[in-house]
Amino acid sequence: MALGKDYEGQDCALARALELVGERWTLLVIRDAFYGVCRYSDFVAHLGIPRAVLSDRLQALTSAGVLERRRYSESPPRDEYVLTQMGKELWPALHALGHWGSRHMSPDGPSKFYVHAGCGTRLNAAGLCPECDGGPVPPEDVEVRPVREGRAGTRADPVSRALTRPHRMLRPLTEHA
Amino acid sequence: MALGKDYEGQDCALARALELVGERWTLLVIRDAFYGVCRYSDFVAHLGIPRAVLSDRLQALTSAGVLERRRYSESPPRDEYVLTQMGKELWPALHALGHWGSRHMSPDGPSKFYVHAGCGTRLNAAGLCPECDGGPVPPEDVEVRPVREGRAGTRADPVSRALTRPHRMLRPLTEHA
DNA sequence: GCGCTTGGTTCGATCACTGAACTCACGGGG
DNA sequence: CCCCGTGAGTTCAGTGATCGAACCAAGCGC
Repeated sequence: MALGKDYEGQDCALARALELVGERWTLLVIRDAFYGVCRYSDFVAHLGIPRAVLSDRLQALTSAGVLERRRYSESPPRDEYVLTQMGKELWPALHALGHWGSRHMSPDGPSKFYVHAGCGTRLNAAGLCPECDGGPVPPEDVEVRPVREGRAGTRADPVSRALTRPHRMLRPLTEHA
Repeated sequence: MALGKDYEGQDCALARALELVGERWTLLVIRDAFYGVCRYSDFVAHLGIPRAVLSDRLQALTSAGVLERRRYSESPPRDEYVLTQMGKELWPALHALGHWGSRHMSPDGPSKFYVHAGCGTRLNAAGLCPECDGGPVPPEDVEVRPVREGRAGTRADPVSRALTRPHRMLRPLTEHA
């Protein structure tokens, strides 16, 4: 989103946040990271994002401290991108936006929903578990479930296929070969 | 953000939401609408947004049902833009993103904060009032307060000046002449 | 050596954003 | 009536971001 000048003069925390995560694709990259996507090729295949843009976003998010680049294989040298604590704290914002989108922008209803892994209860609008004391549910304890399990959509990439069954968030979706 | 194709193939509520509110400036326009900005010239002065972009965003948000265009004067013909119910439901997402920005992207701390107008308690991270039964606080019941009351920043437009004192959200900030 | 996979970079074409100027419809003062 | 000011836009040339496809390189497996 940064187009030359970035919202300069806006003395506002929202503007600061948008300078980093408000660019095209950035929030979808972060959402995929919550789903457990951590490899370059999986981002490309699942998002259909241009590779140059993905490189740019991963770099920006890494140097801002939202993602961390971690080497998981020396030979061949392979890195993965995982959310930092700062990145994980974006979960409430992501969930709120997604909830709004499913209420107002999804004519066929959502394709996935979120449950508290501890008790199996669906999260409410605020991202809280209505069963367990109503406290906030950290993303580690959230499970993503497809509305129609096993029914693949039109997409056939590894990430989309893995998401046709329930998956604990932040756990890697694809095994490192 | 819509650049030709809009995240096509992403069977995801978040992608749907971002196709509308993910474009540059859009969320800041909506934030200003929560603050009570409703006139074209006030948006321009407060955001520093190019007029062509503002026209485009107001049109898109209006036809999507997030804003409503309402005539408040017949002669001269003057319209104002106000949030619809659908628009007001973006408040949790906006608050969550702003909260994240103030925690991680604002070295000097936030310049404004939000309190529950009913009891004067500062809202917590989830946008709930910790005093009043912990339930969600609708934006109508939220007051924006500057951290240092009366201290204007570097900006001198009517909206910035009005926001140097506490203001109930969604109430018009400037009087129609 | 040869192909395959992963993780990128490069590049021309296209699209979006910017800033400044211009338009248009009123309303008021002289 | 003429001129100026205001609010709400539109137009337009210049610049920056994004797109998609091609290209590159390192390290296997055979």
